[in-house]
Amino acid sequence: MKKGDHLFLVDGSGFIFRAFHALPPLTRKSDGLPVGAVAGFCNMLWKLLTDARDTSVGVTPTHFAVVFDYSSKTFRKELYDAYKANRSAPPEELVPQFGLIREATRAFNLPCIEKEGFEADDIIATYSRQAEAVGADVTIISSDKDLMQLVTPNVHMYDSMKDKQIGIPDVIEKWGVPPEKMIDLQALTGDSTDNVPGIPGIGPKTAAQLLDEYGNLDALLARADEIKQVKRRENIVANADLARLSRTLVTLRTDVSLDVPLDQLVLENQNGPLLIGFLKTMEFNTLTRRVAEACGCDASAIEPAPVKIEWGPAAHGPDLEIGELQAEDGAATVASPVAGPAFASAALPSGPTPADLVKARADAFHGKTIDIGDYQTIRDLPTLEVWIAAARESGLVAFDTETTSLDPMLADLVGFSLAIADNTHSAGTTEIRAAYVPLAHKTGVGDLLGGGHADGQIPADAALTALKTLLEDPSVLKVGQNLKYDYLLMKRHGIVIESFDDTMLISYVLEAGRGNHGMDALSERWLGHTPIAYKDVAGSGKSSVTFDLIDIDKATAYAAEDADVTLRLWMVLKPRLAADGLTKVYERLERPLIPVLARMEERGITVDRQILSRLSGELAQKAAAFESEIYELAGERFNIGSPKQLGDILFGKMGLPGGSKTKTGQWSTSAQVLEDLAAAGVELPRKIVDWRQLTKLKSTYTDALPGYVHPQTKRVHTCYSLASTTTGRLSSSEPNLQNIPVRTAEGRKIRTAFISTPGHRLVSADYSQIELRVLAHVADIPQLRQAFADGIDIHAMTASEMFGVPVEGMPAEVRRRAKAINFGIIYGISAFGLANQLGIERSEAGEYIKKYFERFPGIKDYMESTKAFARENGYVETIFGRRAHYPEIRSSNPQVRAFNERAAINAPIQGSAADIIRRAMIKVEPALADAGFGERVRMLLQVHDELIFEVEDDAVADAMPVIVSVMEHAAMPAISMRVPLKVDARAATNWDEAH
DNA sequence: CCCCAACCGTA
DNA sequence: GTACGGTTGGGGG
Repeated sequence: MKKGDHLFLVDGSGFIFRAFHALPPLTRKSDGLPVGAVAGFCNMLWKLLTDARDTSVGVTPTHFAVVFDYSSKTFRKELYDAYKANRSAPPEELVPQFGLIREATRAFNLPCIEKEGFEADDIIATYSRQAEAVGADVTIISSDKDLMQLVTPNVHMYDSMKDKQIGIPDVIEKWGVPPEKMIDLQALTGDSTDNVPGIPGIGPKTAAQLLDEYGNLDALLARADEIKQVKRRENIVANADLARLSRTLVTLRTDVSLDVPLDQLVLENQNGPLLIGFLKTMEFNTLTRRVAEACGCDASAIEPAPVKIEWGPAAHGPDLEIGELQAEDGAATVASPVAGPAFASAALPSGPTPADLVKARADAFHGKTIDIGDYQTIRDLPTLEVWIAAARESGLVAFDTETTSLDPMLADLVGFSLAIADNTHSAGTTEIRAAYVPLAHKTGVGDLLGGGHADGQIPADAALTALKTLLEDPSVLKVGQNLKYDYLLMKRHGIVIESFDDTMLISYVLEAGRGNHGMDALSERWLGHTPIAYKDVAGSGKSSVTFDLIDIDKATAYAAEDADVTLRLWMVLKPRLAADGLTKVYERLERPLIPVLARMEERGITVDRQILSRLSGELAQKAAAFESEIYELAGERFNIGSPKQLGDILFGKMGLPGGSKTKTGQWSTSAQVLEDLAAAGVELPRKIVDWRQLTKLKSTYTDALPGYVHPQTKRVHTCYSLASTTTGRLSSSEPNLQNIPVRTAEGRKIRTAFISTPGHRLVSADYSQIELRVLAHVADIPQLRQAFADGIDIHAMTASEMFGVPVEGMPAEVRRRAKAINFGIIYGISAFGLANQLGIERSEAGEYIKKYFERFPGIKDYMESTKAFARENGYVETIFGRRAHYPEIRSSNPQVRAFNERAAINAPIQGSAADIIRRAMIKVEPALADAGFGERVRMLLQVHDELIFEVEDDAVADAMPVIVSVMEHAAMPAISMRVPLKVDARAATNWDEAH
């Protein structure tokens, strides 16, 4: 072990105790063996191992050990016979679990440590001090106050149940003394649970105050006669020896002779088959499934490991030395009460690799016929309950809703479908059955009395009550396709889906940039199957009907097939995450965002229709004025909004010099072309540009937005798409609230219509220059890093470096050019593009770029290495490992290739920034809840580098620092950025002023 | 009725 | 030079 390493020490006995008491008792299904504590222990360990690598603890362990008490016979008992004498014997049902928990530890491939005569705490203390001595960091997984004496700047404790780290300040806050005085404090207070006597009448508060005053226990005892309070003085004088004895008892030994040296505690990789074998034996189906998914194993191909259970009073069993477990020859036999060959031996069972599972699943599902005639229609509650029970037993179910609208805020539930895998064959063959549950179908439309409730449907409230038990059961994985839709819809019915996967998001993580991730496309790609087209059941265009008017038999085929296909896609796609090393991206950047975005969409934002209506009127008047002037100048009336007609007027009739052609050969009438003509002194083009701006604002915003106000909530609910960009950004639609005008004064007026509810403010918090900061980080550019560290004007710095102009008194034009170059770099610069942007010659732009690369050679290196990586792999990666694919990067067409190269250069920058704000969004709600804000602060919108919240007036001042802090540290602890992130936040009653 | 091109709003 | 979505006009089926 060396400096920089990180040792995790789990207080195994503490874990057992907490697992046993925190959870309802659980017995093994097949033989009634109590395994509740084993289950709790395994779940806690699994959570710790997966979380520890990222957010919860904030550090990645290099070394790891689970430490147990050996028995109750310790040196302390020798010292003081009454030590822990009042401890009652462990509960009967816990006894057989002690051995199992040690087996569990080994199944997790973790060192399992104990030592005769010592408590776990002494071993932990010894390892801690040894690790500290070589400069390593230590995290002790426990919240036991007995261990707090070990806390130093390098040694932390971590309460995994409360997800809370305990450092020196936390000890002081809790006990009133720093960690090094904890021993004296415990000596004074004693400990009733361990029967440590202490001094009667002295509790933690008094003890802390005394230690503060006298410094330490010895000084206190020596000067006890100075204590003013009579009773207290007498107690202390009379019991000084007891206090000294107590001190010995609570002082942890740091000199335990360790059987397993520190260096052997290296954290090994998870051995999937080993762990799964054990978990299957324990019949922990949910955890088995999770582990199998995480490590890409096919659980059905792994046999339960033989584990001998010993009933009876033996709490510990024969001596077990960890050294034997780690014997290199793998031949060590361990006579543990529960040892089975698969666990006692260092020869680990071999199982299918993630790649094997990927292939097996692809073979099993691609091209397999899907019989849509086999689907069942569930028309009564008992049948539904049977299906739900089967789904819960299986632990895996695909779920899909059918509704009357694509907008989840307006949709009415019409029915839902379920698909279950009957995975009975250990060979891995899987039978899938699916069913549709109609709830609100109506009788035929042709019917004169049409529109009535159709017969043979379960009452919706009864069906939803049954469904709720399934969807909210965390031990059943719900699989959906575009699950955010169903999540939001079910949330509107009071059901909060717990434990879920989304095949659309899995596909997006695997192959962003390679086609879309809709179900039909995925089905074609992975299953070789064309699902029934929606328009084939609902019709299209004017003759289309809503789903409630579709015949139930036809609806069953369509809806059940969707669930069926979704489950098949999950089978095929999910193992690919592990095989491609993308599980973390999916689990940390994608899946958690589903509930976050669903809540944001459900909340919506208030838009003042009066303001918009007034603006519409103003825009109409101004546009009309321009129209008459335009007709006057053109000499005729025409459709100004038609680029074709406008081109004919300008370049045909008026004979103006055409600037450029579009790719279809038409004259371009772009704003750029019109501006150029205006600059040359022609009057008409300027008016066209102004007219276009006004009509754009009117048609896209002031006229359209009121139509999105929800009839019930009176708010506007945008829809965020998680899977529609190549880079990892979100997109927003219906309405798009990510392109509300801001650049012109006229446009900004539209933002004043986005308002907070009375008694609240809108708080806008936006990242400053996040993409340039990401660039400075990934390309590691010293000048950029320095400039950001110093908080100086980044564009002025660039200009100064390039042109040798001092920042003081720099002409605006010089800075403007540098700014354009900085943006150009992010976009994968070309001389052509930069020349266009700045209105300069290509050759001059080329000179700028050359100069820039001379000053910042690291940027050139970054661009070249990114292009090379993309050419080699067909994708690029963000700093968090998200992939963006560019399948055309090797195109023989130079234009196509160059375009893909620029996009590939841009993607890690734009995508890393997108990942950072995603992390902020996932973290900010829990952080605000922890800070006690609850629903007083509600996140409403995301605009790529900006988050908008609605905050109760009284909470604004206190909530803003929390928001800013979460955003600025959002990359941590996964990535420690080489540049600081900066967030600006403002509060106002409308979006314009808050921004 | 559907789709595409052109244009333009945002980061 | 990157990434999106919405509106309009206009052509083709």
